[in-house]
Amino acid sequence: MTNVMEQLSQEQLAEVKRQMEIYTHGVQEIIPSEELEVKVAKSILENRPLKIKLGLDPSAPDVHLGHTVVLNKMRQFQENGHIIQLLIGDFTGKIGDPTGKSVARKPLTDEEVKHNAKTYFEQFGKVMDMDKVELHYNSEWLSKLNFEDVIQLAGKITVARLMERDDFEERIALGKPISLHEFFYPLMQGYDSVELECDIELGGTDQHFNILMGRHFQEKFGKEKQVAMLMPLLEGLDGVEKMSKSKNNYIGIDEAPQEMFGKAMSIPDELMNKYFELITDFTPEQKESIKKDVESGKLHPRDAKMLLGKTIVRMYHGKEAAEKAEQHFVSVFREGAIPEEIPVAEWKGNKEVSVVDLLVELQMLNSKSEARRMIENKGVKINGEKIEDTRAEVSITDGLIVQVGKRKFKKIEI
RNA sequence: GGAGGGGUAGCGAAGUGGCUAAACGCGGCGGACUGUAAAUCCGCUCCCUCCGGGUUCGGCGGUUCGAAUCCGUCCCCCUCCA
Repeated sequence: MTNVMEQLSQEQLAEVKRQMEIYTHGVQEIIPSEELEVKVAKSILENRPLKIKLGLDPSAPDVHLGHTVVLNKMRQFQENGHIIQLLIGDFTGKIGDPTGKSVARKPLTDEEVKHNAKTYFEQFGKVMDMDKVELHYNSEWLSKLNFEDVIQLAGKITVARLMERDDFEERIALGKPISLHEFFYPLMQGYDSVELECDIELGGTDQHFNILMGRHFQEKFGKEKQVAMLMPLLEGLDGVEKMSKSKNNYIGIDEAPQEMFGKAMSIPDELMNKYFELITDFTPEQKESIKKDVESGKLHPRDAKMLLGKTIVRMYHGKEAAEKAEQHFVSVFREGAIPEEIPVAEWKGNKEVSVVDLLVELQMLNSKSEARRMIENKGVKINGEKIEDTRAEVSITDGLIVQVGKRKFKKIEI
């Protein structure tokens, strides 16, 4: 690559610079950092869009704000005319979990894979233009490899190299098991890049090793090497672990406005800046000024967080829903009011029931013991009145409002 | 092929004959307070119940007045050596 940059006109150079500024913003790591610019420059010079790969797990789609960190970056490329390659790892999904934790992952049926892919599509549509996206399934090529092919593929990488992966290294040190098939996971992901001939692969920093495998194998197969772009991982609501569905610390991209807002309010204060930084659509300047105002005491942390919640809801549900969600939050949680919209439950049982039975019957709690406990903990209200006695009875009337804790409400309809 | 370690509540982890429905930590839930579903503090966290019961410690069987704890057997997981 004898200096590509030299072949560019002034305007083209400016364009490279403009794109680079966008792409590099908010990225944790670009490997190797200087190659990205070359790729961008080439694409401009040759008027050829770059191919940007994003690998997806075909199991339960759980698109949440953590994913949007990467998705937003993808969109930026898309907006500049580059091609997004979404890769559904349907074949990989059948092989097993790379974390070594779950033993045998149930193979997904073709229908499940299709359905999940569709869900991804719908949800990603909130962030990017799905009409311009290329969709691939890695079973297209991986299922065609025979054993000989696989062995040859394995011959292109050393064990020492594989052992470099943090996860493997750690498990060896702890005397924990590593199944042989887990070694093939990075091989497969790397081979995907060979097939896709992608220029860039995006992912979270946890994908560091796997994405670099793509570079490795592309080179071995005589292809141009991809650039790895690693995005920071977003901690979940607990503020500690990476946001994920299994940890139940996530805000889903298609959750209800009220739910989104409330969850946003529950993140630790310390995490606010990171959320603003990674998942809102504010400009860098706006982000900076919010941060400063909170630090200087000009902006109350609570209000900053409210703004965050509102922004998140606005991005996925629109302005109106954002306003409503905020109002709901203020009235219900700050002022302790009963919300305007309450799920309605039809009641066809006895008119005179014990509160305990009522709670279980309405499926607000799972067992009678739990219901009793809840009453003892003073967490149950009926029509706003606290229930004190575990043996209390109520007469059911139309419109009766049952409340468990601060957040669970049900309105009875006869 | 050989030697050894282990399977306890959502998770992690104590407990090696009765005082153990089972310490402790995490998570979850409730309450108080507040600046919010932040932080902090307190309480709850197998099921049924008015007292009081009923089922739990990988599965099954046994010993015992009494077992998570002892015995037999089966299943599963892991480590090391070869």
